[in-house]
Amino acid sequence: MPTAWTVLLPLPVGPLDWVAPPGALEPPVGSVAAVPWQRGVRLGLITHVHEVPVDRTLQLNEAVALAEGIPPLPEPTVAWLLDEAWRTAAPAGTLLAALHHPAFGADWHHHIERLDGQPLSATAPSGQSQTTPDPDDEAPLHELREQGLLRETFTLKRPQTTVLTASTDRDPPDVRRTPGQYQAWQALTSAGTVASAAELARLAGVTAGTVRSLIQGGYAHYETTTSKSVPPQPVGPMPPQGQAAEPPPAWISGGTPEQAIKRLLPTLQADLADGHSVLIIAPERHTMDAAADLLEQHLPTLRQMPQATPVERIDWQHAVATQPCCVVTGFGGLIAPIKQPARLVILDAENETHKQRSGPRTWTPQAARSWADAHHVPLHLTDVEVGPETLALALENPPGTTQQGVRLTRPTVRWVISDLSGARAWPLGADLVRVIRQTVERERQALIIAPRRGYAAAYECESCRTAIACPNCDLTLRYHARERRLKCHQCGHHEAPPATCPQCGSDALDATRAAGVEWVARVVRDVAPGAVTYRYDTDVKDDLTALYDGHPGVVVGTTAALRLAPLPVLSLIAVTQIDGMLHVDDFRAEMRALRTLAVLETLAGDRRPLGVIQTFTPELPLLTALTDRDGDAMTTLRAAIESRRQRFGYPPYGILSRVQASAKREADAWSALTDLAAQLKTAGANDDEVLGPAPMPVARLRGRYHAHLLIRASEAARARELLSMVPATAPGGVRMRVDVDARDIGEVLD
DNA sequence: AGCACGCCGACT
DNA sequence: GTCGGCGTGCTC
Repeated sequence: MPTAWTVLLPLPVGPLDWVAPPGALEPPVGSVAAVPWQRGVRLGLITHVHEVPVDRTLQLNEAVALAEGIPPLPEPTVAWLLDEAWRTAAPAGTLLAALHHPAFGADWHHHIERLDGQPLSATAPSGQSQTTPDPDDEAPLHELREQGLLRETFTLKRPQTTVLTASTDRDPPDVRRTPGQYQAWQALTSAGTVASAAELARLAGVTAGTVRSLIQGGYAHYETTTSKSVPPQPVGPMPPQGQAAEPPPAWISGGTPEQAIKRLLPTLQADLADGHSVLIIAPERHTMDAAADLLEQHLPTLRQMPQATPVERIDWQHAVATQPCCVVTGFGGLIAPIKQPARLVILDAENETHKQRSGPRTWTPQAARSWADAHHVPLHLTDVEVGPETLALALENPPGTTQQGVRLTRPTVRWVISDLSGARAWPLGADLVRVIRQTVERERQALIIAPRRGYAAAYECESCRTAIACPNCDLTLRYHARERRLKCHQCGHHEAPPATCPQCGSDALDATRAAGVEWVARVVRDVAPGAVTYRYDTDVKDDLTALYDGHPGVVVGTTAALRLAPLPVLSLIAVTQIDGMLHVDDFRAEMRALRTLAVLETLAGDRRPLGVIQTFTPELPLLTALTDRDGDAMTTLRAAIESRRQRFGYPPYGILSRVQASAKREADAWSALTDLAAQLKTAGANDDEVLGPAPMPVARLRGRYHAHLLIRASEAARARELLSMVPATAPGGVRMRVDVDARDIGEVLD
């Protein structure tokens, strides 16, 4: 029977079949193949090689060729990819595209040859899209391909370098008549090659014109060479063999990523000594670098350079495919062709960057769980504050492969809760002002977290209280003082602050409430005139070198400042208003706030800073628990969070997925969800499983109305079953979006 | 994702 | 009367 290749393209489609090209060797699953697609050719991943009956081949096209020079993905990795796509109710190609395999981003030489000996219009170029772009050439090519008259190959296009070199078939230039040219020629002959004419002129100490004459005279010429494949070498010493390690912890809570890696180091050393590799995934670049910098001191390590070109990333793949090492990467590392993985480590597991914002919207720790299962290796999760879901993932390891987990101890912060209700000063209350002044007087550092960017959350009329709203979204425009602009933080709309109120015509407009970074920074300068203040948020990132050199100063920022490296003499950390973090209608709000505070604590390194939290609602359980240092209020709080999740079937006790509808007309979005809810219930879903439709926190965004439906399932298969009933679109131009691992209930998808 | 097909509004 | 908007459906 003929052979078929099942190929997955990096497009929102599932795996599809093509007949193997005649005479092709049987490729391993996980190879990259070129297949005809929409009158062109595209590259995809071979997920399956199987026999097909002859009558089936009549319906199928022939695959074009294997793409050469790409290390095939291990079979468990391909199995994981398909399984994970199934779990997220997304076409497998969507997940493949989100993982950014370098083969799909690289340029290829697409060589075409006619089998009947007739001439062909040379080599059809193949650009980034993998579809041959010239439409005049393409129609006949496509027909020839269908007739089986072509032999095609795909080889990687490597960057070419042009060098200047001496022509060996010539005598040297006349030293008497053209001494400059002779001098340049000598320099070139002894150097072998130089990068450019200008380089040679500099090297030989002659003018550019002299070198030009040398080239025109035929004494030197340019040579174009294709750069060779140079896989990077792992950095770091190889551990001695025979290292025995006790079972490592499945989760590590309470420290920085580096501290977690130090805890795992004996295990990793034993893994590599046994000839295995370890995959380590970090959510952000600086975490990746910090982890790799540490690992390199102890073990052979290869890190994925985020700015690497596709060809460099393919060379990197060759390196990780052939030698045992610690592989430090991002999300895309889940399809790195790793040699014999021993375990998978997710750093900073609770970091929100682990949630993919596009494509199948995977949550990396969850995807990592199924990756570890597919590869039969344990999964390790680390974070400064491991939460219930992360913990549950860690505890699913096969018995005996890991210990439960460890909590690292760190210097405790004495949090002071400062009640702002009834306070006269704002946005900084008397308590915070006092400690800021003390910090400045003692020449220490302070970090103050404001709840938002800009100067204020609203710019409003003082007589009729109307705030200027975004024309595209149901949001007030934020006032940015530095730029003197009103900005929408969702759609990017911005405008000049109006002189008069559009509602009542009054000219008394101002930013009077809901302070942001700029406002807080201004007040800090007012109350502590001697302080050197810095701003750190998405809009402005001041140079903090002086602070890292140990000089005093006050940093005012948003949560963007949580990404900073620890500050050397940080003695005050403060949150100007925590209420926004806690009053969010989200069952994860408390754990998220606890983590934010824990990250703040780590910014002081080994120091034990003073912590101040301002609030209008000091009676909130989380705040009272923070100050109850000797009692067990925090334990009680965590137990309450846990039991509430259990009672409502929220993660990790169930799966909470989100279906979002968006449309130009609000009623269309809602009726799509009402129809879906009815359809789900007809199909047997009960009231516990279908929650909603419900309004989104912000109904209108970028001119479209949004609403959502939550689907609560007890297990992955049930979630998948219900989500498979969600259509991609609904009447009225409604776009439907599914988020299986919804992490933020209020988040707007696309 | 791309591409074709198909159905309704403003124009050379 | 056509050009072109985008909503809908398909790709082995």
